[in-house]
Amino acid sequence: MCDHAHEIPAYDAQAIEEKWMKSWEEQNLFAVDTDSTKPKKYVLEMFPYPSGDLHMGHARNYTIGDAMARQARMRGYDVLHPIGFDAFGLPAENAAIKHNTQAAAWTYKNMDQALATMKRMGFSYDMDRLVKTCSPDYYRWGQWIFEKLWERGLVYRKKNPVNWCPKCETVLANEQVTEGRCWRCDSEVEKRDLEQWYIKITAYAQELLDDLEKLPGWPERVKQMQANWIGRSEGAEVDFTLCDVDGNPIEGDEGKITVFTTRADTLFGNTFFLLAPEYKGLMDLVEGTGYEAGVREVVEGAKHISAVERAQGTLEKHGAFTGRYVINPVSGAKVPVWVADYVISDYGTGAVMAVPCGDARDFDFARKYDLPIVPIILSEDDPLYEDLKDEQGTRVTSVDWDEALTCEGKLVQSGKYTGMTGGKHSEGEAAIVADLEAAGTGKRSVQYRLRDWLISRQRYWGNPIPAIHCEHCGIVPVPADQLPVMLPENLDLTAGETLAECRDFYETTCPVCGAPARRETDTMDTFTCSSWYYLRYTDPHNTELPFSREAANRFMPVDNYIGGIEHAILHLLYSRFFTKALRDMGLLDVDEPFTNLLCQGMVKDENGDTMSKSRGNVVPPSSVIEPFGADTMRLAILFIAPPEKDFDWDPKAVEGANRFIKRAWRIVWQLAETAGDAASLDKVALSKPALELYRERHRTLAKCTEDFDRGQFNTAISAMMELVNAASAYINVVPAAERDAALTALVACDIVSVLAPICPFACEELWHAALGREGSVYTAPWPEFDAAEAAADEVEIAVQVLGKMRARVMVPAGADAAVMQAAAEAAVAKHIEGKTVVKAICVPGKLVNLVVK
RNA sequence: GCGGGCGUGGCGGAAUUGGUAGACGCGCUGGAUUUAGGUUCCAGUGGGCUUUCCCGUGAAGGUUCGAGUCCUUUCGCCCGCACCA
Repeated sequence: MCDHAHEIPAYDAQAIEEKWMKSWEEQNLFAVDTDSTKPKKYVLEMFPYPSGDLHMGHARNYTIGDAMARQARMRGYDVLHPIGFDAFGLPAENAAIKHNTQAAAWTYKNMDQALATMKRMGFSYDMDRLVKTCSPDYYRWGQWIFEKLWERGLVYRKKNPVNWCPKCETVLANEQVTEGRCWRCDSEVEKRDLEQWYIKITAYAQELLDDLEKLPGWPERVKQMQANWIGRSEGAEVDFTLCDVDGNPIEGDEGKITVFTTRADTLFGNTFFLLAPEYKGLMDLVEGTGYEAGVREVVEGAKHISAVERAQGTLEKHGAFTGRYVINPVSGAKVPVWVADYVISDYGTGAVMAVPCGDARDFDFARKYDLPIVPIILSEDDPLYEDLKDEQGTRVTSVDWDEALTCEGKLVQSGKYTGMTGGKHSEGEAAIVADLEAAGTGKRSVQYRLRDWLISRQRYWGNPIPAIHCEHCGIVPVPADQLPVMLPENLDLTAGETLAECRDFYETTCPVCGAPARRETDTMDTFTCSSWYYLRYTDPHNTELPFSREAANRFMPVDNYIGGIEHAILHLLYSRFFTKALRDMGLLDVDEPFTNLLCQGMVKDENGDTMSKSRGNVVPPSSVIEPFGADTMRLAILFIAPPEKDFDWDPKAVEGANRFIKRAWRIVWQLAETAGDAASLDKVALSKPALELYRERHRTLAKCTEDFDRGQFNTAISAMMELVNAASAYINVVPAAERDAALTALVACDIVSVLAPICPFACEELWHAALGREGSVYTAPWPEFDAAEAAADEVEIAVQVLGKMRARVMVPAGADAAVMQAAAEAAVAKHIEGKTVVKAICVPGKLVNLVVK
């Protein structure tokens, strides 16, 4: 038992945390120093939606960011670490109706509650930069940016089949539909043909894809997900010529139907031609013919396929012959035109050349409707190959296969291309595309799966789209000097009132001609608000612009961005697009907003289940803060697992964290008792145990610092524990009177400093009370260390014989290979007895491996 | 189907470039302090005939003086996208 325990003040987390919470706020300690000449570091956590109080996921997210921010401050950076709220959104409307209040009131109340919890957790935010997206100061600039995009042709309106969520009563963007269901409420989405507002994100598809390579600090899987979502395909557009009802080709543009294909090499295998049910002009082809009824049936049937069924991928294919034919521009074949419900209308051209021999879907369709299957790519060991390799054999137009052949091989039955290799980017493909281009019937083309971003929402609690519908002038933007279009905060949602029914809102005059006009009553997708908030933080009070170029350039890009994987596509893709678009408007000079991305894992309950209100298994942060304090909460969260991994909540781990803080607290106080002037440390005069502690201090500090840089808090904390253990061992073996005053001062300061980013309250208290320092520990520098100082005079090396561990032996530090080998051979004498050492591999300071015969 | 990731003690997890597997913590066992519980401190804790011997990183091969780490095959689990021509 330690000899001075009675003198050490108890660790009273609640009192300490209350005290420093107030003090930091009064000092405004975490404000950015705008005059600083220090290098900047921008640490950002994804801002929350204020749906109530913070949960464990938030606590984890912000603790990670806060530890990074506090440590960066101590390492000498000018740190921008702001917070705000993604405050618009549908849950506020639903809650307002449920609680008979207003969306604004509910939102503001929740934000206040969340802010109180953030303060209680000790997060070091620059509160002067607080951003709330529902504030007119903020959304004004969202409208301004919208109009700038509009000016540049990046905003447009289009009537199109769109995703409609019947529960949320609004349309959704493609990114907001998962397996046919609404991302927010999980309802099955419906297709509706509506005129809506779009942002032309596809204009940036290629750059969004290419620049993923500029993001080595992003998780590979997130980049992969974005690349898949953008979905670039290289291929060719090929023009087919439609025949009239009598089978005569229709010359000119009238008769041209273009398809996109990645497999131009398979054009000779094309035995039928498909149009999507939504293909424009489809019904004109069959109107008044005997095929009209059959086609109409497929078109109507397709409307009833839900996106959920589609997502299952097991749908039976339906189709109908249109009675028409097209001429294949390469083979010259006349092939029948069908409508098929597996053709997607908004990818490529909505028309497809079917190649049943090599495409599983076309194969299924051909089997079902008894259409010919012409083999055109065969491997050379295929029984058919000999017959078909030189165009001499009998033409084969049907096969007995059970499924399409997707193997590599050579082209057969392909005219002059026969014998070339087939496949994507193959010899055959290149030759055919070259000939198409020469003939003017085709060209190279690239398609993306990425669709334009549908941003209008038929909802109230959002940023109003700043547009006016005038009978005479069409749709015109609200003049910039009239922004923002203010969102009324007094709608009676309980009575079902919407913006479209709010006369005070929508009645206006046309800014061009002055005639009475109607204001647009759709609001913007909330993801538009979150696509640029990180820029507003750099200049939050600007009344002339969303942010100044100087401020943005000073802090951007965000160095460390921390948030959940659920935004891998949505928010992160939209934000990348906004950054690029704003760059092209000359508003800032970076290409990418977030240099390093950390996707933190989820916090599950003790059984590994997701915490949710409906399950009733939510562990609120208060359940830890109240008994143990915020420092324990923070330490437990960071120590239990690496930040990017999911972890199951474990009350025992919380107790362990609390135990460590108390232990560190006690050790620091004990060290402080004998602490003198750390600067007077004389390494030569240190006793053996003191020297050991001294070395351990350099070793653990090096490890800890490196782990902070890697964002590996769990191992950084392990290193801190080792340092505390080393200090404890020193105290246990050396009586107080004999302890080195400089060393104890140094190590006490070390422990407090390295733990400070993680347990800020306890460390700030120790800094003042135990160490007697003036000023905050966060204005003090990070401890200096030298990994070379950790080296002992002697090191233990491993001795292996033929790769098997046989002994461990001490050798002088820096011993050369000969010395190491001699020591090793002596240590394993009995294992090498009677054998010859033919080779010795010596890894300095680590091991010797003896190869014997 | 396509793409990505992961398999290490009773548990969470270490091992940064191939070089002493299991750091650190939880739990457990024993001891000290204590009236007791709690706290704290000390020691131990991968498995195996308990003895300096063998086996051990999902499984099987391979490369290497040496493999948790690299290669091939395979099994199991997780995530993302999905009728994208």
